[in-house]
Order: sequence, then structure tokens, then C-alpha cells
Amino acid sequence: MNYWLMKSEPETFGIEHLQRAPRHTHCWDGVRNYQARNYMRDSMRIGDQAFFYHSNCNPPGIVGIIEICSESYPDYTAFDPDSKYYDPKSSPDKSRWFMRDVKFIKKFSNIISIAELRANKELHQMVILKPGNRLSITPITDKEWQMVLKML
DNA sequence: GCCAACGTTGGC
DNA sequence: GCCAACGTTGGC
Repeated sequence: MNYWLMKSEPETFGIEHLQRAPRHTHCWDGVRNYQARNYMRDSMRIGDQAFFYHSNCNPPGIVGIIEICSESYPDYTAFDPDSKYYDPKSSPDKSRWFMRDVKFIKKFSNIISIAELRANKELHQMVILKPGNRLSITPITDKEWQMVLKML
């Protein structure tokens, strides 16, 4: 089992959206970066868990835990000209982008802010804390996973 | 296949 | 809203 960190803007799709979704489950659409796509398409496994990270908000940080609950399948928002995720170079025949379904597991009573993550010396290797990193999906080591949970 | 221009991300 | 750091695009 692998661990991940998945970013989303709370105004677009926050952890409350997932919590309220039918069966606590929703697709994770809109990934338009090849590395993040490869993680999602090739590296994730059903049952992997991920931190849900709220970005572009105040404060940004980890707000809960979700679980990967489907295999990867074509991200159909790329086929829809009206979608903000539309990509004319992706087609149902030959999809460029993929997604998976994720399930709400838990919302933390307090956010673990990026400032707190940065202040934790044990987490200096976390991909998301490295300068200039913008990947929306990043792997988390077992050690990092445990350490973050200790910060609750 | 180089690389300049452009668009996006996201913390601050 | 600023802007640095990236990724992508497309002319050549």
C-alpha cells in the first residue's frame, strides 16, 4: 500500500464536497499534468490512502484522509468543450488524461497548515515542501505519513 | 530538437 | 494581487 498527497482548491472541490458526495465517493478529475497523471494512472492501487490538501486558500494545508477506490479510467471532462478541463487533444478513443474515484475517510478537526509542515524537521524531504514544487499529486513515504498523523 | 514566449500554479 | 518557478507550445 502506498501513500499520496492530493491537492485541490477548496472552493472548487474541497473535502466537504467529497464528504457530502453520494457514498462519500467522487471522481478526482481535472489532473492535467503528465507526472501527476502517471502517478494516478500507473502507480496508485485500490486501497492506497492519501492526504487531502487544500491549496490556494488561507491557510493551505492537510485537512483529512481519503482512499483510492477505483482503477484509473479516462477523464471524460477533457472531452467536454464546456468544461474548464476541456482538452481537444484528448478523445474517448485515445484519452490523454485519466482519473480515479476517491472515497472520504476522515476530516481532521484541525487543519495541519503548510507552515506547521515546514516547521517539522522530520518532514523536510516531503515533495510538496520542496521549493517550486507544484505537482498536484505526490507520493508520501510511510515515515512521513506517520509523522503527519502525530501532528494532529 | 532548441528555446523564447506564454500560461498556470500557489504561497505569500 | 504579486511574482517566482514550472510546464507547455510552436516556430524555426
